[in-house]
Amino acid sequence: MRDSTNEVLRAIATYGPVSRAQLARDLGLSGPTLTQATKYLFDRGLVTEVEQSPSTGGRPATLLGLVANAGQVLGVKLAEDHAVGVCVNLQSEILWSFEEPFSSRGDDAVKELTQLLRKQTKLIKGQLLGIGIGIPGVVSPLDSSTADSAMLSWNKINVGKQISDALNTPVLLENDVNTLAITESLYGHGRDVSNFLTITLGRGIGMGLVINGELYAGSYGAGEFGHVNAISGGPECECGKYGCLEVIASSPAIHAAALAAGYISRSASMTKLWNIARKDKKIANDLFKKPAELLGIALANVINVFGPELIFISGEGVEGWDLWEETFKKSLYANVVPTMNKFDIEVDPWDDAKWALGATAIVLQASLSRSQSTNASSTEVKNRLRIATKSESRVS
Amino acid sequence: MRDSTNEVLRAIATYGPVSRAQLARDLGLSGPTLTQATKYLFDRGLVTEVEQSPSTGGRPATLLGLVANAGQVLGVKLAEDHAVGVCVNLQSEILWSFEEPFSSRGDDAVKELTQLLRKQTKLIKGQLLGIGIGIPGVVSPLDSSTADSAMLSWNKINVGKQISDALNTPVLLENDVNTLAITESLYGHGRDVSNFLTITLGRGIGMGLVINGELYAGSYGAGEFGHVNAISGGPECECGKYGCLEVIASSPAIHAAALAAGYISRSASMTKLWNIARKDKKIANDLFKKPAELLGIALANVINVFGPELIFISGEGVEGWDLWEETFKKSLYANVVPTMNKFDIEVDPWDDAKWALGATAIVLQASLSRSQSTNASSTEVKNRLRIATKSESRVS
DNA sequence: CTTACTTTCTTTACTTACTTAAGTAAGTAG
DNA sequence: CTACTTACTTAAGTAAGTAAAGAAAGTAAG
Repeated sequence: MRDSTNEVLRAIATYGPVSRAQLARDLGLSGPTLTQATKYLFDRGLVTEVEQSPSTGGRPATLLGLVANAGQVLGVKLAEDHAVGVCVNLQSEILWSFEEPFSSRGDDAVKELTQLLRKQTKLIKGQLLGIGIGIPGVVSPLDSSTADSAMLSWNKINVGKQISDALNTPVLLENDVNTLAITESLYGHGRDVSNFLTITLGRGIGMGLVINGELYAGSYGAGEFGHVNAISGGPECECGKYGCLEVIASSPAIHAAALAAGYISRSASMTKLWNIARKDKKIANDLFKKPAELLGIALANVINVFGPELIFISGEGVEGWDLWEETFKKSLYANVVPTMNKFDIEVDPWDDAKWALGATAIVLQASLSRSQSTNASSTEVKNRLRIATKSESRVS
Repeated sequence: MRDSTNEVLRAIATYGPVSRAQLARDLGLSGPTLTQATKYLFDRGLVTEVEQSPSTGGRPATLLGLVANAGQVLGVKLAEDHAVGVCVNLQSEILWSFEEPFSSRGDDAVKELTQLLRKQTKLIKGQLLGIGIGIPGVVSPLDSSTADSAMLSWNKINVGKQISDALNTPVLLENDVNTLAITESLYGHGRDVSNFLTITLGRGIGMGLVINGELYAGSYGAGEFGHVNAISGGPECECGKYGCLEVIASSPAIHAAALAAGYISRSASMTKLWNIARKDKKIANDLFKKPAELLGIALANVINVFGPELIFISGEGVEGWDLWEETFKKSLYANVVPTMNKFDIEVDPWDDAKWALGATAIVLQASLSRSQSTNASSTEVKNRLRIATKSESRVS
């Protein structure tokens, strides 16, 4: 197979039905190369001729599209007490979704998770390309198999390899905010943007960076936006430092502030909190002005250094975004240097299943990525995609 | 020529005399490829066999080195009232240096600069690969020819093309802090590091980012570290915003604070200020504690997001670094998330000629870089290096 | 001082992944 | 019906790598 074949597959996957001629122009390849590459993909059953596009004065183009069911991917998003997951096809269409109780703090959490996943894999008809797991914590960049997560009470747990061995399937782990960034760069507006960043609001405050079209992982991790200093000498954070953004602007922090002020009871949900604040301007001001201001400053500082084209804002917390927006934007634009304020902002509504969808994107990314990873699991994903429907092609 | 030839040239240039076998191992290429690549470079007169290394049990290696004088590069660093420059050979050895008065505010500043450079180019024997100009301001990422600089009172001045046309030589412009980052990544400790950042202290506070071994330019610029918000509601900055780091921690800001406190007279130099502060602990505390603290926090925040391996600190202001260090480090490490505090810090002493040397590095970088630039001038630099001694090689 | 071994570099013959050139296929425009 | 576009295919060539084999130049052991 040629180098370009993967690029072609990637382009077809992300840009929907396209003609060979269009791909040749976009990817800077010659016609014959595309004939070859698509023939390969066609033979493997990964690609079909979808339709004819109307002529523009010459021979009409034959549009190529992905064979949606040539492979399936499972994606799971882990939380403290449950796991949400989806099964998608190559076009990232959700075939089904599931939610199961899962106790991350138990001694045999990994076993429990393995059982849970085994049940799902049995439902899959056809080729399972791999399982992606989104984790609210840090995944070791060395083996992308072990994870640390305060939220799950995990300390160097080797989830990836254990599950992979038990189920005989590639398993890819990634920080859940990063999975979101990958989703945007594959299927969202981040497709045509080389440098952008994603922030998530919720229990924590996270950031995923995409640089030159690829997820940036840093040398010792990256995107610890929640632990950027927001008020010097501020209150202590879970991480051991003081005055972190998360201590002021995360959902729990705002909840605690509302409780202290007597606006809500201890058991009140964030949704309830938002609704109370929406009805009373003073309460809204009291609870959201400072966080929004500090978030704006902190993000502006990252923009000043990083110069992105696009900012995605997401996470469970964006459901209450209307309470942030005005103050946030004022504070943001007041603190970005004038030459750099050309970026766009996009606020994504968010639900649990979408987090899981993000987890599938890691696997799809691995199979479509141009860079050959050092990681064994992601190489295996690639191989599975290539030989996915080999048996069928033997006929031709 | 093969793709690898440039990589080989780059490796020889940065890692000094090396054997073919060593290069093959380091670059992941086969022996034959190296024989081919070096033959090409040898024929063009760019590379020579420097010496034999002692045997390690087998055939001793023939070490290859750059032919230092196969090309020369001029580098200039512009300031408000003068220009400092050097001429270097391919090994970045300074052949001579110069300093000339130059008024950046004049109407025909570009003409004056052209004249000044013409004089220098006439002194060059052999092939001039190009001229690098380091500018205290923003260089347009689109054409890398026009520059904005508050310090030089330049507003969209098309310096690059004008000088290039007049002298018939490639001219490359770059922000002066970025030139420093390139120097470190080519010849400094940044050679073996993929992600690092450079900050400079002085009239302004700048930052250059190297990501995956290449200078990161952002989509709309990058590294505006001096205009990161350091105190919300702080004093107004030249840039129009309030509370920028530069307003508190730049040399002029500290000078102004010292003047206001009556420690120095208006005409006192920074060197004098440092000396006064070194003698009196209270004065030192008064002038440097807050800036050092805020610099530490601001840098920590960048580190939290970016996760670099290495930090370079440089600029005119580092001569007084002893007054910053203690408070700075305390503040820095208190605000970096624990998982990321593995980075090294390196403080570089600095002089005017070194800025100019940085400017030559842009040109050398362009000729050695793996990525083919969209920029006409840097492509021209590459071509010049390749045909530099073609006439000589015609003999063989 | 021969023989065996190691390491470096070169040569030859191949493979891979593209290209250009020339043609075929299938439409529109006059 | 003919000329012109645009899309795709086939065939042949080229560039840049590899692997295998061997020559060159040393060390080490008998």
